[in-house]
Amino acid sequence: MLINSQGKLSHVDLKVTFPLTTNNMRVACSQCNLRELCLAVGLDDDDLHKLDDLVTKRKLKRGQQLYRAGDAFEAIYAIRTGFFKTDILTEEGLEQVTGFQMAGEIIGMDGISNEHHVCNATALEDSEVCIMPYDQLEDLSRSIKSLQQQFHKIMSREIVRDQSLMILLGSMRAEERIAAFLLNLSQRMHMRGYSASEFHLRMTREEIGSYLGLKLETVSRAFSKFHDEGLIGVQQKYIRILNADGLRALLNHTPS
Amino acid sequence: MLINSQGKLSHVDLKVTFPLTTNNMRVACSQCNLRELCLAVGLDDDDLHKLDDLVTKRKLKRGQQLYRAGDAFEAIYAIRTGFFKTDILTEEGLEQVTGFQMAGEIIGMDGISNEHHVCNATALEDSEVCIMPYDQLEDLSRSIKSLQQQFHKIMSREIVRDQSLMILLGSMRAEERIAAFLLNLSQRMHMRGYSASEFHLRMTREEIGSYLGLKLETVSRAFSKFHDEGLIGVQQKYIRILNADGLRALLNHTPS
DNA sequence: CAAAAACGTTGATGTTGATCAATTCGCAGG
DNA sequence: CCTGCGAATTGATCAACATCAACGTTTTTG
Repeated sequence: MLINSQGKLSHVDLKVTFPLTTNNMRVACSQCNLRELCLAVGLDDDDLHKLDDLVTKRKLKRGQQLYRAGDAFEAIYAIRTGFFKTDILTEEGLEQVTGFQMAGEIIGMDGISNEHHVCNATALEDSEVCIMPYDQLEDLSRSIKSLQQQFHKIMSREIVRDQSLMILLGSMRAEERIAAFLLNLSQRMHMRGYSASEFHLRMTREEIGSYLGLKLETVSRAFSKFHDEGLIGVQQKYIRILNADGLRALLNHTPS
Repeated sequence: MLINSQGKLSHVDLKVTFPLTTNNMRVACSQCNLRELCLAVGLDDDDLHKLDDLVTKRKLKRGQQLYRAGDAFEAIYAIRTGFFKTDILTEEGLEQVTGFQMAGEIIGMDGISNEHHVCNATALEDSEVCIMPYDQLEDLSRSIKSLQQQFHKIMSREIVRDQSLMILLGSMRAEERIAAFLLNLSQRMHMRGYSASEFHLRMTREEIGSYLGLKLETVSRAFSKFHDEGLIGVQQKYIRILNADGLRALLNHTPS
């Protein structure tokens, strides 16, 4: 029951140790310390247990896809551990990354409108997700007002997030985009109890570039420049933020 | 009751005549011939009347704002007639247009996540909207499953729309963006029973540029070029699509 | 462990679209 | 009707980023 039909539950050591009580295969929203980020915000114990009943989970190894563009839409997913990217294949066959998602974030809502997913979701490290079958979630959210409200907020947050990215893509220059990207990652790491000032990038320069509308060389050059200016430390995928205010200053500074 | 407190209901002749039974101030979803685009999709008569009960309407003259960034979020809006833009003021004080909306489209959902709007919505011509108070809509959608489903689909559609724009901004070149923009407008006009091949732009070159991440001069040059190539006719804001396939060819052609 | 593949950095050059600037067009108000 | 102002067009120049290319480093795989 707990194992999704697509899930090959190979037992892997998760590379990222996450402060989560992983009591062996069984996951309850009521026990999850991500619940303040997730759909469970504001539910009382009774309602939490109803939510528990419809959630199962699935592990993915690095590189595995959670869903693909064109797949029938069946569920939305809450990331428990790990790191994902979502991307779309454009007409011309180029992939464009539309987002990077981490623990506590919900993905898959793009599929609601057509009953099919429009993007791919790929694990960038060994990961684990909660599967929330959509029709059951809809039913439950008709009977639990605070679940309904939280679900709507999460969808709206996705709309607002996408709009921020539109602004970034439409009006920022390369270095501003990259500074914004690093600060955003830093802040999201911090919210999850990790260091805001040092972390490992899970994605390649090319994926960052695709996300930010830049070429990988431009990303690499910006990293090197920030490094030379003492704003960040860069060793491959290991990043240290040395001067967050300096990065922020790049954003406000309107040189055009 | 029908008149929103902010609405100064000056009686204006709507410039756009729309095939709608405007029986004087009172609007029923059950009578509206936009209902197939709107929230009312799939509701039976009984449910339609419940929706009618919570909807009021408001007229706006060209240039008036429906809501502003920072306003408390109270309702979402269905456009009955007219044309809107939504935009955000960036940190540096530049406006960036995030969308153009026409009859049958729903706006304001950005406000759900924080209980405040994050963008401005401005009428680009004399317009009329249906006001749907959000808390009442939430309540009603808990009791009407098909209303709930339709609402979720509309939010999801907004997410998908934003992602298409991200792809446009992240991976297309100037002329591709403008071709895509014209084809998109054309198709939406067509869906609403207008000509797909000729229409008036309601926005300036600068607003188009802002939306597409380009400068107004670039927009103007692309229009002129398309004109010279016989793809479109341009006389100020009056546009004719002369060779839609030619425009589409610009999109698939991957010169990079 | 060795070889290959993927990833990343850096330099030289080219193209796209931004910027600066001049002019025209169209419309609203005195 | 003229005036003034916002909008649009067009040209000349420039800067930012892409492209092409070479090389170094890390990771994967047989």
